[in-house]
Amino acid sequence: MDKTYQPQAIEQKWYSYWLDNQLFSPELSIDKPSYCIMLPPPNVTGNLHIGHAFQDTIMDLLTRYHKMQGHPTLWQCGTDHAGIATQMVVERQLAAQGKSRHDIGREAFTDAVWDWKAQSGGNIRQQMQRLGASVDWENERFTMDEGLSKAVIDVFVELHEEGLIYRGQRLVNWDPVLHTALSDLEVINHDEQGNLWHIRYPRSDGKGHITVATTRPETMLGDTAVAVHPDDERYQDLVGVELELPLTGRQIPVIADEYVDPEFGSGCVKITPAHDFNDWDVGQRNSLDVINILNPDATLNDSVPEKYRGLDRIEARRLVVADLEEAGYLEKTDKHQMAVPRGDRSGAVLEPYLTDQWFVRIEPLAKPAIDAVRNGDIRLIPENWQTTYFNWMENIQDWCISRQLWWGHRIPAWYDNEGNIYVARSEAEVRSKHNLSEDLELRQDEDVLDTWFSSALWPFSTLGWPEQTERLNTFYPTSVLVTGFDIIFFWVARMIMMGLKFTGKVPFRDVYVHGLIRDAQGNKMSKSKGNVLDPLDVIDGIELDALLAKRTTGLMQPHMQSAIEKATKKDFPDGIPGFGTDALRFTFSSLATQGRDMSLDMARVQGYRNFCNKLWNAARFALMHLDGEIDNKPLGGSDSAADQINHWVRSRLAHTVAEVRRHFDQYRFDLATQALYEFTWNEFCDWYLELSKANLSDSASPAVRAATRQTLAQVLEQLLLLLHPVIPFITEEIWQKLRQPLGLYEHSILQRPFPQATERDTSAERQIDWLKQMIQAVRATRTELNLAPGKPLPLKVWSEQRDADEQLINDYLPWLQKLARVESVSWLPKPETQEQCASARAGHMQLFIPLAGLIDVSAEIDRLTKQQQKVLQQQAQLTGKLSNDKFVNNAPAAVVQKERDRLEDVHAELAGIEEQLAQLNSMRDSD
RNA sequence: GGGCGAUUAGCUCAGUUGGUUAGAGCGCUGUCUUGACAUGGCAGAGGUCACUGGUUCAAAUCCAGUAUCGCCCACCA
Repeated sequence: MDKTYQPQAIEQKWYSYWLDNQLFSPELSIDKPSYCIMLPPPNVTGNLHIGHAFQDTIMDLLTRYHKMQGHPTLWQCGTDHAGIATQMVVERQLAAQGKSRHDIGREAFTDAVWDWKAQSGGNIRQQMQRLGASVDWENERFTMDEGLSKAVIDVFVELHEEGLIYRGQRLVNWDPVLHTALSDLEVINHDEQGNLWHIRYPRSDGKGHITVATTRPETMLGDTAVAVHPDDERYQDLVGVELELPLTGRQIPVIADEYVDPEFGSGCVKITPAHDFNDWDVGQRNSLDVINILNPDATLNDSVPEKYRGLDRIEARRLVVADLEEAGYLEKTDKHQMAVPRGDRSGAVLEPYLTDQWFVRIEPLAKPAIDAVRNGDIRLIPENWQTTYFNWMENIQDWCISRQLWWGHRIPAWYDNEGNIYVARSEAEVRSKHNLSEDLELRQDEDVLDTWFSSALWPFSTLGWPEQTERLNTFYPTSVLVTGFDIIFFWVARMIMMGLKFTGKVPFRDVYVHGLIRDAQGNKMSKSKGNVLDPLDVIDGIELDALLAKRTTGLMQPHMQSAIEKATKKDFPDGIPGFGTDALRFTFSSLATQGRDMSLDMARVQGYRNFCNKLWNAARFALMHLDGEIDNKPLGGSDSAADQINHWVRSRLAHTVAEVRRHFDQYRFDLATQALYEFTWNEFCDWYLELSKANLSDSASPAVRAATRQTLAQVLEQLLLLLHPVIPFITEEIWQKLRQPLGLYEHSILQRPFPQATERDTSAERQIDWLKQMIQAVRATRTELNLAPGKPLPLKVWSEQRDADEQLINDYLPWLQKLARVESVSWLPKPETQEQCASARAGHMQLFIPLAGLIDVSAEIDRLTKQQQKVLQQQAQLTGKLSNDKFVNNAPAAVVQKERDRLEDVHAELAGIEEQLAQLNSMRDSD
């Protein structure tokens, strides 16, 4: 083995090894509860970003953990056709050739998208493989696959038959750039600075005017009323009066409607039913005319006076305002901050727009979905997401599912020339179902379905539904969904609704909701900020120049370039070294706390790379001593000190196993990795390997050597198994080298059973704790007094529990000599102060280190005085507590006893310090 | 306007139903190249747990309020 851990040298080969041995294919035949995770399907043409890498790490960890427990385990992967996003990418490519999708037509365009998918669709797959993702590639799915498309059509038709899908003319959020409707969720509201224009509408009877205010004055061209509150005394006699709508010559009525807030503005509201959601409702209630003034690209149409026709609404706005002002209708203009709705993909300002669309009647589906979470069939982790979930589900609006795009599942609806609508699985089915003659002309709906419609079926459509396949029966309902909070409504809620509706079961038991990965300073990563980190760059490393180029090419705001370069040079003056997949995965796992965003700091990744190196070298040490086969028979227990050391490490391992399992089961990956880190480094490496060196040497007895080699090999293997879900590559690499000494028959660590917690050995733990305390006390004193680390020290000891301590000292003397450089131990009959000694406390013992000629009396006095202050403080605290009757009477007996014991120790320690100080002081005075 | 979350060491974060002296990593200080590992060992320093009040024998932890920051939802034209 190399002296240092080199991730590049080991990672790639094991992934192909796992694939070659089909270790990721689920074994359906095992008769045990199944475990299944659905990969949230990434955009087929996309790339893996750091958020995916995090998510994939968590899913892979869970998958390996459960696979090692012998359950039939499936991590189902696949990609999403991502309607709008993908269509935009291909349209941009066409635009670069000076063409639009309309130039080449629908069929050629979708062909072009399929081509693009074929070209780029493997990106994600390759990147996931670099991460070590143990997904079942043989059953990869795509939302536009034949099977999944069939599921989509079936669901659409069934929902339509039940009246849960309907077509209707409604106001929708219209994207004038993409020329499509969007669902409410795809609207991003941003506060932007705008104006509030106050406009006078004259009364037709010439008796003055009333004033309305608007942030979108061009919509006045579509006004069909002005509303006041029915109880507003100021306007009682105004209701029913006709107004003259400026610039148009139209007459519109004043109506009364509860919607108006009399407190706001003038208390009069212009009503434009075709271009405002609230006004639409008012219009419906009052049977108002609906005048649509916009074309699909948000230019004004022929319903407006000629001079405004064909203008974009923003230009029209300027002209309308100018005209109003010129004609004296504009009362005033105020600055006004308002929420502007924009499309989440195009960024275009959206317009409420009247169109025919398909909707899902959502309330009947939402009810069971709410119940499933309320009654615990589905757990949200962390739990507080429930509030958000309920809040949204209880106020849910019908879902607009039609999109005026070309890329997606085409809506299975056909129209005849009479305007009749037929819904069925195919045109043929339409004809037979409705007895339509062959020569009746039918044309299919041009629209496609919202991408999220097919995503909602993902948990069962990927498993073969509507067929009752073995995979479906084995793995549905799935076990856990790992997802970001940003798609709880887009995706999670809809999967629950659809899953319950079509399978009668929840789609998953647990939903693990994680936060966002941010940069080291806690900023959101984004291309425009130039702080994006590519997971592969963290794994493989990247030169500064390459990183700079990556971050500054194709910027939407080129002026940011120099700032981005500066920040990048500051954060990564030498680029990124390349820490390997395992280090990155360990980092992700350690960051996975409950439900908050995480900052990814390279220093942390480096720290875990160092951890891997530590493990690597521990293994190197172990393997040096593990030539040949290990005796795997259980060895008879022995109380010898050498054996206690072995018992101790097994006991600590048992504790770690229990912790890791508990934390994995509770999705506390941060705590699990912490427990692993601590055991590996602070117990196994720092203590066990050091303590066992003597037992492995030639001078140790054959029995001790055998027991120690066995323990070393077995504990290391168990540790590797525990670590494997987090850091699969290095653990496989090392494990393969342990196969022979341990005589294991499995081909891969992934086939080994995940460790089970065994019983602790409290007696061994107590003894080794004692030993550690003793060694640490000597070492600390040595450092504080500036004594050479290698200088052997004779030790004088007094103890309150001499019998026990003397026994232990005798037993562990060889280790005290080696690890604390204790030369010899002699016992003091009384706790008397020793001349020319430094003293220290360990357990019940008072240690004296003779320093003839070496002692710096003042330094030792300073040290002891400092120590004394600390202990005095503790004493005061404890005494106060224990003299408080309320504490003694009310606190549990165990707590009180604990405090009493501590006080006793403190007293003893204090006495020792005081005597020693007195001695030292007299020495100094006599100097 | 409603909801959620955060505030703990220089930095990034743990702290489970209240109960030893509030922990970790990184960084920092001192020291050591000892045959697993300098991507390391050993030993340290460093905290008014945002603030105010309350409950309790006991509060980082529970309750109320305040402040700052962040996110989500709904928005009055």
